[in-house]
Amino acid sequence: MLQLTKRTEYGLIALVHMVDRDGEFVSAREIAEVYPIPRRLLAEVLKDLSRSGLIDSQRGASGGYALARRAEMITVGDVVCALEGAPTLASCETIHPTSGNSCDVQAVCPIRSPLQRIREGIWRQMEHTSLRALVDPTPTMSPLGSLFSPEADSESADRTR
Amino acid sequence: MLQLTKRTEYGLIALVHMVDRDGEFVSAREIAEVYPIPRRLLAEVLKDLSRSGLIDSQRGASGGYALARRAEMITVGDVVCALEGAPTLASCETIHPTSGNSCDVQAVCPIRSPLQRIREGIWRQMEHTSLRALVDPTPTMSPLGSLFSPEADSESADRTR
DNA sequence: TTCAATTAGCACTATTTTAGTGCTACATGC
DNA sequence: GCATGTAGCACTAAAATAGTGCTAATTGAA
Repeated sequence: MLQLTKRTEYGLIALVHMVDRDGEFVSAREIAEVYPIPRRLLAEVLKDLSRSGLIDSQRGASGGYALARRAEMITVGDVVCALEGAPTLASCETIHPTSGNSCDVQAVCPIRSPLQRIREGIWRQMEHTSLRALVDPTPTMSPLGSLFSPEADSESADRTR
Repeated sequence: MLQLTKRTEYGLIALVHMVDRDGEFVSAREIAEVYPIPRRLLAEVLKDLSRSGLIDSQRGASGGYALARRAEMITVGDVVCALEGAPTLASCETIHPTSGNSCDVQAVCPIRSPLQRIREGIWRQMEHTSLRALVDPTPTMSPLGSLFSPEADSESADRTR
């Protein structure tokens, strides 16, 4: 549905929390107590983030997780990559390393390159949004304003419910 | 997974096909014969596009579908809206008109506004990519180049498979 | 040295979303 | 009349996502 998964949301929330607790190791339990996130699931997410090298982990009592690098150096793109894989906009963009490209429509697919351009833009935005920006949402970043066209918005509202 | 649905892909492909057959009514069967798309499913998608006013339909023999307005006036954003609803990046952005906001984490959610900004950017791109751009992918639009960082790309490749 | 707190790993169930199909009714041109 | 279409509704199947259970290994501290 062109939406981040809960896992990614939980991951971002946890990371932002870690930014606040600068340097200290915080446990999954602590985070799950502050935010309404299932503890076990959060643990799973943090494990993945740790495996991806975004955070360091420490076992045992008073263990937990902490950012592996500065908040400026971790982007939303990194987190999405770690938790859901590199974003592909359409299936014809998915590359299967072993068997070539998977696009059924490949030979005749007329929509590839412009869609790739959109995806690249999405990706660029996520790469340019750091944890720091999530913590300090300065309006200087990019004053976009609302971009939903009234027509499209009301139209889609019916289908979303 | 931050990806367009098949329905949307099929819809875009069909619409691009209609652009080529400028003005004429083309049947779902014809499109499903050119591209490897299940005919019945495509029919369902075209029906939705018709209901959203993006295309006109004509019943009966030699009936079919045609663009309701010029290719420049239909955007990828329109199509996504019609087929999957307005894109929300995280669940805390989903607005429930009757019961207020649905975000479980609402009161404490620390990642809302920057994520909204990303979504707005995504949205803007989709609104700025018209069917015409899909048909004639002019490189003048935005020469972005590859934005995947090598690290993130290889990292995520494992999880994707 | 025991114990409580914590991450690591694996496997599993449940839920939701997406993909795709079946059937019937209605419309239209030949 | 009939072949070729769309319209509508309901349904099944598959895949992705969300969430849980259990056990092992690690660590700090009582």
